[in-house]
Amino acid sequence: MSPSTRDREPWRAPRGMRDVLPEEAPAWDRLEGAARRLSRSRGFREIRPVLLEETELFTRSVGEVTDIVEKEMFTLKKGDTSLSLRPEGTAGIARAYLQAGYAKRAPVQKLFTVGPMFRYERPQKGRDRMFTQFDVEVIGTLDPRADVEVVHLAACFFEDLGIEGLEVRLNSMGDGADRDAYRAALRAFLAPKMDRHCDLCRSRFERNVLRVLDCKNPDCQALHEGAPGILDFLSPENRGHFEEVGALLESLGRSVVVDPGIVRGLDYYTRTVFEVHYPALGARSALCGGGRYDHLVRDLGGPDLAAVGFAIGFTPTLLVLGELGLLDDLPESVPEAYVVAADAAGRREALAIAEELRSAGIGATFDLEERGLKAQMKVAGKVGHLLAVLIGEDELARGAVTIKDMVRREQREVPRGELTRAVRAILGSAEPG
RNA sequence: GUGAGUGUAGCUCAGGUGGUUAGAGCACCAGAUUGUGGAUCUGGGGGUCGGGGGUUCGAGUCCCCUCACUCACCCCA
Repeated sequence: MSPSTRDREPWRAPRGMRDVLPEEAPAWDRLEGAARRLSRSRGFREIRPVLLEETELFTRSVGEVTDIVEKEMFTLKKGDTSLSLRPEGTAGIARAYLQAGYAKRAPVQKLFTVGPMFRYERPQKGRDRMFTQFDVEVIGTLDPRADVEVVHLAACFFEDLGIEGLEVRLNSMGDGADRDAYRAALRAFLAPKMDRHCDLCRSRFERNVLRVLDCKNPDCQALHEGAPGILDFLSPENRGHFEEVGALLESLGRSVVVDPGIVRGLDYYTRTVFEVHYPALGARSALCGGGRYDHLVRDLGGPDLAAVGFAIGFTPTLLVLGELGLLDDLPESVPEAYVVAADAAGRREALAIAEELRSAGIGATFDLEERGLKAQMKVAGKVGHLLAVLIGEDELARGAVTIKDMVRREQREVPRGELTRAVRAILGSAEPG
């Protein structure tokens, strides 16, 4: 027998997952609104891929030896099928793109999506197991202007939210031969001195050589002196592409910092990689990461189409906005009118009055607890309704309603037939334009 | 996965060396003002002191276990 409900501890959301409560919804609205508005105004189309994919889609695209695939996916098994909640957005979008046939009928697509991703990992500051991302992808072109569209959009998103002093860091990982050549060169450079590096470096040396250079340990840093730089290995073509992206961004007034240290962790990245930082945050200042994945579509069984994109996590973004005080004064949306019932007779009529206002396109609600007149007025004022419509025996007897302007604290009685007109008059004067 | 910290009312927190019915502020409800809001005053409701076990005459307080949260590492989509 399972324990009764009384015996267990209160239900709570699964570890690392949090509810967005009504009080927090305005902030989320703001982020989602900015993401959609800025994307659409640039010709990006919204796509909403399924949240579950066949597990193998992620192992193929992200790389089988990464932690992501090895232990950080929420996987559901049922019969012969193994499905996983998406740990990132790109693979699903590329899959949907192929499935929809865009590769043949309209290969160049500018796409975006906003939605939840899932990662089974130890929760930490700014890192939840269910988190929301704003994902942007341009699939089907290697045009440097596509890179610029993507990078610039990421930066504009943060600026639209009011974050200033951003730093766009740019790098190229090359592609194919030059990428391989660089890895080999770096490996050759580091190999003789690996015994003097820290454990972390040795681990990275095996896993992902490029990340060895990320080590913060001063001793290791010293050993990195003279290490080969990726930019010196780029083919003329890739070098030209990288420089063109930078030049075009500068031409838009978007200054960039070339940072050879930027190494995205996933296997599928090629050529352009970038991060948008808010340096004031210090060690963990990256708000956005992205880059090219020019062979992902091919690896998923489609044609060899180039693509570039980014992901912005809402959690770190909200953290920054909160610290900057940019989330204060974000009011919840409330209906304009609050219908206040003075007595039992008024309570019956409140419903009809609210509905009449709603029919006229005016938001209206009322108390559901048979609370006193004073308590209802208090709610109306506190919640932020612009006006109260008071109804009770007196008004009913006279075929009238009392309308109170909550902002000006003035009220007057009008014939019931004048209700919407009088309400509109108050709303019109309260919100000029 | 590793390490550390914290768990007392819806929220933020008090509760020296264990000692009777566990407190405050905010929030909430009601009244003062028998039909009217953000102030004030008065009163009120609300707590498995994370959970379990142990020590003790007695545990919010000490010990063990466990769970949750937080922070860092790892990893980074």
